[in-house]
Amino acid sequence: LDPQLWHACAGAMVHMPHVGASVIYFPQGHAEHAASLPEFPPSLAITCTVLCRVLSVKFLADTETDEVYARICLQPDPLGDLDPHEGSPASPTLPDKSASFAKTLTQSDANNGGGFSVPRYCAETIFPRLDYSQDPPVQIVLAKDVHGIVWKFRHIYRGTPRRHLLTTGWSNFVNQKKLVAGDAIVFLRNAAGELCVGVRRSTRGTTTSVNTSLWHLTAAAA
Amino acid sequence: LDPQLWHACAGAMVHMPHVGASVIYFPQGHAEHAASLPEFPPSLAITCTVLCRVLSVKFLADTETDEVYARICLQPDPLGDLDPHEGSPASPTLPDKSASFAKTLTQSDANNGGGFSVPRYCAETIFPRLDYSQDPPVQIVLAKDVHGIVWKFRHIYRGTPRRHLLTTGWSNFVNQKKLVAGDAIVFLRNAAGELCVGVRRSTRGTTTSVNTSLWHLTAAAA
DNA sequence: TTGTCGGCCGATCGCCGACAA
DNA sequence: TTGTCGGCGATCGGCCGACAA
Repeated sequence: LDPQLWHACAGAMVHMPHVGASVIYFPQGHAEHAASLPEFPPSLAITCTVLCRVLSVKFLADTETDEVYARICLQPDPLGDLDPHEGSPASPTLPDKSASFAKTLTQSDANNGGGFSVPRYCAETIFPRLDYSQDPPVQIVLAKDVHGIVWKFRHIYRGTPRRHLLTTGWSNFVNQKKLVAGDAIVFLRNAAGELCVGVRRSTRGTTTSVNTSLWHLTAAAA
Repeated sequence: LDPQLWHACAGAMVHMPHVGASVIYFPQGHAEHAASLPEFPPSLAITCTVLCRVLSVKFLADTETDEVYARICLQPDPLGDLDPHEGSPASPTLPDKSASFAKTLTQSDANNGGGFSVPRYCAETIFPRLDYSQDPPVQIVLAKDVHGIVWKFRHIYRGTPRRHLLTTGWSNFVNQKKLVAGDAIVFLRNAAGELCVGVRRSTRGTTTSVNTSLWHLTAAAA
């Protein structure tokens, strides 16, 4: 899974620590987000904090819903120096060569049988360049989703006044991804120049189960 | 689940022993049908046979596929007298007051958009009596499936020459049950006079997993 | 008696510009 | 610039009798 696509789907508010960074683990915050209460070892008070080092970060996406999540492996490290420039959420992200655009689906976008109104900025900066000498200008755009599956859309510039639309292929995408008004769609042109597409569902999917392995933690506590 | 509907779905070749009957348990046959090899206790050679008494028989149907199966509880009983009239597969079934009819779906039956050709015998002996004074004779028939869900069909007697057909409602049933040509449908009028409907899938579903509990067996071996 | 086919009619899908926010 | 609407043509679902196996 392309980390840039992952970040675009997760949204600008989400920052991930780098491998090797020192971070603070909050059991209570963890428990509040977990679907089922993690079984903390007795030696670990839920209200305490644990200084840790990041062993690995894996960017993943749910097979069913396309929702993105990360698996972060932590190693308790009481001696770690908490460098605010390294591990804090305010750390600057890597310079991102990719361009992305997110739009919340309107009723008309999600309506079965309708098309998708492409904001001009998205069409002009993310999509492949359209041949405006045609009348009307039209092209097929291909976009890879988080699973690497390629989706095909008819992109047309028409109407009075002129606007960009996705028509053929859009309805199928909405149905397959089970999108509804309020969900967001993300278009991204990655460093390789490929067009990618992701989804960001509205709060409905707040059942984001936080699956948890406390192996390192318990090993350290033993 | 109505035992009569269960038997109609299972087919005439399937006979079940009654509670209290003496039966012979074949571990090898059991193992050959099981999805995962049962963990037999060491004291039980796979090639041996065990004389047992039937403690209980439960008639069940898969929630997803409607495929019927039974859970039979056996108690090892070395002293049991194997009465051939009681426990053998050749034992006469109880006098069955219900009338049932099974038909393998043709291509035309399963074709999306088509109806279902009802064999005359089924329409005249299983379905509610049709009012032939109408032109054409038509009625709504309701049929309960193995889960107790009621399905609604339009039953009409038309065409030249006249034949019985299910039209409206049939397509929905085929799609919901994911039926294809070669699968069979079972109509049954039970002792209470209710019309029931079941399915019997063709060999595709041979993955019928045999879930197994060896509790009684191991308890007896201990 | 009943399986398959083509005809046909109505419902839905989905592309379109008009308009207004 | 873009969200929503009504129009409308193409497609599809599904009911029908004809015909033959």
